[in-house]
Amino acid sequence: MRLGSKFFNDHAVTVARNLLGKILVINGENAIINETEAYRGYDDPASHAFRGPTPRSSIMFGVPAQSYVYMIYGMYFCLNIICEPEGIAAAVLIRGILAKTSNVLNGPGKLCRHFNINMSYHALDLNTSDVLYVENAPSIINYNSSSRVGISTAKDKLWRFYFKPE
DNA sequence: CGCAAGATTATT
DNA sequence: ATAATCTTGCGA
Repeated sequence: MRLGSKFFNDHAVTVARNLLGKILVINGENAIINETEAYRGYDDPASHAFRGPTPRSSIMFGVPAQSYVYMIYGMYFCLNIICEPEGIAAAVLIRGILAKTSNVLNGPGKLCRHFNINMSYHALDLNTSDVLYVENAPSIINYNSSSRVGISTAKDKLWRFYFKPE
């Protein structure tokens, strides 16, 4: 079963946790999501949407279950999924996956390089897109949380979630 | 309009 | 620890 607006119309932190173990499908290739981070709006200084809607961040205020792709450091793309109702800025960054065909892809830049994700994957509707969506799967109970990666503020927020290595 | 900083990664 | 590399968004 495909996960759509109902699944993503929830608190970003909740969605980030729930996404662990779910199946990310890109161009027919399946991968298990094993690392995510939540980003929100005015209460989250590390978020692109912290200072309100801008040309880049406005999609975070849009309807849930859309993809949000952006380029970072001039060389890497990051894949996010919009959460929470329209008007509330929130998204989940897909940081790591277990690709069945290849190996482990830990890190949003590596992930996007593997799937050849570019700006044409931006603002897709996961309810209806054929190239990018998420399939339901059993939720992961054994996870850890920690501070997010690559940010300089809001390090007190433990909004990064990943499989507990055991 | 110019400039510093950035949700990263590979290399030294 | 730092370069690679370019878009974004703030300040002027």
